[in-house]
Amino acid sequence: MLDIARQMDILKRGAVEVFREEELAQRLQLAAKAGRPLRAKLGMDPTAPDIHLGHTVVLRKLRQFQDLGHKAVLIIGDYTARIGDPTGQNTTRPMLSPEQIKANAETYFQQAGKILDMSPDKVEVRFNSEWLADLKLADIIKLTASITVARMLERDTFEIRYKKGDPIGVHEFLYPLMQGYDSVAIKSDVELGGTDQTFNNLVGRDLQRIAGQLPQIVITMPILVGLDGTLKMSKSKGNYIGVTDSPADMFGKTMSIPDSLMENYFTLLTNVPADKIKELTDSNKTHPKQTKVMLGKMIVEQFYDKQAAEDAATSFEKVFAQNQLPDEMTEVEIGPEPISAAKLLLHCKLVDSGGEGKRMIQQGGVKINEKKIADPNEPVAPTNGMIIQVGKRKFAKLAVN
RNA sequence: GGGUAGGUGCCCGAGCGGCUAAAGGGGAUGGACUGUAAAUCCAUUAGCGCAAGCUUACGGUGGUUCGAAUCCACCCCUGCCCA
Repeated sequence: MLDIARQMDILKRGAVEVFREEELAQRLQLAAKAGRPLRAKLGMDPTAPDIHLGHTVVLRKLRQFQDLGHKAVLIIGDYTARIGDPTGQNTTRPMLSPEQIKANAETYFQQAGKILDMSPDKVEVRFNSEWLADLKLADIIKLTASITVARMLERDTFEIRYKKGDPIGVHEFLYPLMQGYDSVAIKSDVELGGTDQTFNNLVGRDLQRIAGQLPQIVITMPILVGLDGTLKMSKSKGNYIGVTDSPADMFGKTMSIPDSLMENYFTLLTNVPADKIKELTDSNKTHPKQTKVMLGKMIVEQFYDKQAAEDAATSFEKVFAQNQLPDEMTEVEIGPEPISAAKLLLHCKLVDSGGEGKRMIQQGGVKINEKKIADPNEPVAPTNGMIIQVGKRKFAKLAVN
């Protein structure tokens, strides 16, 4: 184990806040003396098993704990998922079936395994139904008594909704309490989370204190902004890069982020040192595109390998900068009978409806064998290897059967 | 429980008997320009049909009317005020 100061340096990097730093140092010391690893907790929602780069910010931090010899404790929030984190306008959700949760959790581990060390001595996985399902009303009363309404309403998501006149269900107040109780149940030393989890995580400290435990240290990480440049990266907003995206997609999506995001992405998603990042994001020193290419490659390499990253970059350059066709295209089987151009697009799943197909053609976004077509009703006789292109990024290659 | 304001397309939001597949904005998509960046400009933004046209759509169900998102009744949901 590294010395405390060195550990602190690593753990603090990229974090927005540490509640509280002195406590973290003390706790590290304590752990070192007792020869026991710290328990670093991270909760996950079992309803959305699609991990994207936004999640990896926190996961990377957790990985650092592991690398420093500590233990990651993953909480599968199968019980809390019934409520839905009141961050958005989510309301009560139906209980997931045990099979569903299991399947989702499995997917999660698989994906999180791209970042975390999943060896058994480095991770502990717990489902919070384990302790939450058995709570009695009396326990819940005690739990709810530990916090006031005014304090609850301090949480900005509640405050905003309350002021706006949006409905807030009382059960939503239980979410932070349940999450905090998780910390008590697993005796966590540290809890990680995005800044949007600050309130929830701090509640854990209160509950632990009440339970006579040493309160966990809370480390909050920045929320990764999505590809659009303003909103939080999320699946539902469609502005994300998924860890299971193909190298080509990962690279392409990275290239489309606004320049203003590059510093942020470098800091949160790579290990490039701060002064180097400064150099890269100074457009007088480095051309922004070049920097972005580098970022794209680094991201792809993390989830695949160097070769995949190079290939993605090369292919990207070819397709988008030089307007050539990509090397690989999805093949679509089709009969030999002539079919209207619009229907062909639909058949190839390049558009979602016939109407959209027509629109694309009328707007000049469709090419067949690199020739623009103008009439949606134009009959097209499919031939083997015929290439259909919609917009700049959607391709299909026909295979006549 | 009483009063009151509401529930409209992906989101916000106008409309308040026919001209309304429903203004405007946002978002999204296609095109021009570029570094698939930003900014800007143009276009598109329910489904089916080659088309005339048809089918869905303004919380729900019924009703009034030649005709309803718009009027009436009941119901469901939400905010606010009072108790």
